[in-house]
Amino acid sequence: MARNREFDVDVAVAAAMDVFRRKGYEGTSMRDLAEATGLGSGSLYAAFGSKDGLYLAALDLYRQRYAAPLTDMLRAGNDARDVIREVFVGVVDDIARDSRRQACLIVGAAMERAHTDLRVAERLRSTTQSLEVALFDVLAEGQLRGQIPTARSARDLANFLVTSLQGLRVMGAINPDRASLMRSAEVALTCLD
Amino acid sequence: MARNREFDVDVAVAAAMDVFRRKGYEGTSMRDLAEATGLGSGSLYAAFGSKDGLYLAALDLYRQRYAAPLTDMLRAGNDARDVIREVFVGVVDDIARDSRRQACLIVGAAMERAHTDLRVAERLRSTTQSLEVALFDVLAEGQLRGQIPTARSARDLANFLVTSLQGLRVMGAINPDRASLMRSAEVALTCLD
DNA sequence: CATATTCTTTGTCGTACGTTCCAGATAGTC
DNA sequence: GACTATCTGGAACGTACGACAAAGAATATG
Repeated sequence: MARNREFDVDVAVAAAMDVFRRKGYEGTSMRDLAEATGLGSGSLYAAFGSKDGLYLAALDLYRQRYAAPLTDMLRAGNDARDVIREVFVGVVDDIARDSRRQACLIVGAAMERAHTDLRVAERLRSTTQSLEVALFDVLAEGQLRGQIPTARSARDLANFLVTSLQGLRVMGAINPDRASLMRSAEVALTCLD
Repeated sequence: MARNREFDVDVAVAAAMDVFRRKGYEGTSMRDLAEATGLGSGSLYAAFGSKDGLYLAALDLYRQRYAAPLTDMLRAGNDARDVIREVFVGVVDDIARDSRRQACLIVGAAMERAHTDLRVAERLRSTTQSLEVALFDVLAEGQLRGQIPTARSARDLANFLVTSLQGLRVMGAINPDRASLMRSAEVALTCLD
């Protein structure tokens, strides 16, 4: 015996996510979010509790939409070197496509929110950890198959590759030149040779 | 025939820099800056014009204090591989020491301000470029001397190393574990073998 | 020592912030 | 179809924002 929510929560979070990516947490006002979602502030607070809550929802959506697919790609791939290159090219393309206006919410959160909001820090660790584990699995199997050199442990390689991906996002924000990013990625990938 | 400024501008900028590193641009208020510097807001506006101006001054101080020494180290070094490792270890130590509270202003600016303030973007490009050029010079000479393999160009290697350093700063914000960062750095450095 | 000039401080400007509350609209239940 | 629980949009809350103006304090010059 009640009225149902009229708006689609996921659509609203997606709109909020775009704003947060563009303006950061502190740079985004609730009015920005109300305008972007087309909702009144009352509805936003009813659904998400606070600006923090909405940011967290946006971060979760970002992880689901942009981070999880990377680990999925890795798990679905066959050849280790091929699938890892695929991931790197995908990230570089993503950066070169929209970069500058739509930053990576993971890196943004790491810089702006990780040391303030414990739940944000937790999620960032979880996301990078998942990616690292997926890389580790691919690398370890590649090493077993003799496709990846065993001079360096799969753990260290996976850790390094995650770091490289984060570095690419930062460089993309400073100088979003696809060719330059791609060259950087290629050198990173030579650690698999 | 006039009164002299009582406070030391550099000291004030240094205090402001610390606040910006901790709270970011949007997260820092003029009141925060007044409190940190011990000055009235009037003095701050007289000396720096605006919050933007003070941020820019803080960024310049950061570049001078933390980025320039890296290029100086590179230029002063003898063996290419040694001095580059020295730079990486220095950065990792810096991250591990205070990280989480005092973020890298370069990466922070890249995420928060580069696409908003043109002068910030310019300075970030200039800084990364300087570091890259210094690395290039060291690498090119190392290649001439036969200390660095020539399979990949000095340009690509330098570009990659800068990207790796940025990646380390992001990873440090997410998980400031020195050992993990160091392992990542070690893998990055194997591109010089 | 007087004067002119600049610095510092303080208070205040209008605006925008995150959040809350309320009146009206809406839909599920009887 | 009336009732009622929930949602909606927007007005309004007190606070804090960036910026500025003006008055008092201080010093280099003559």
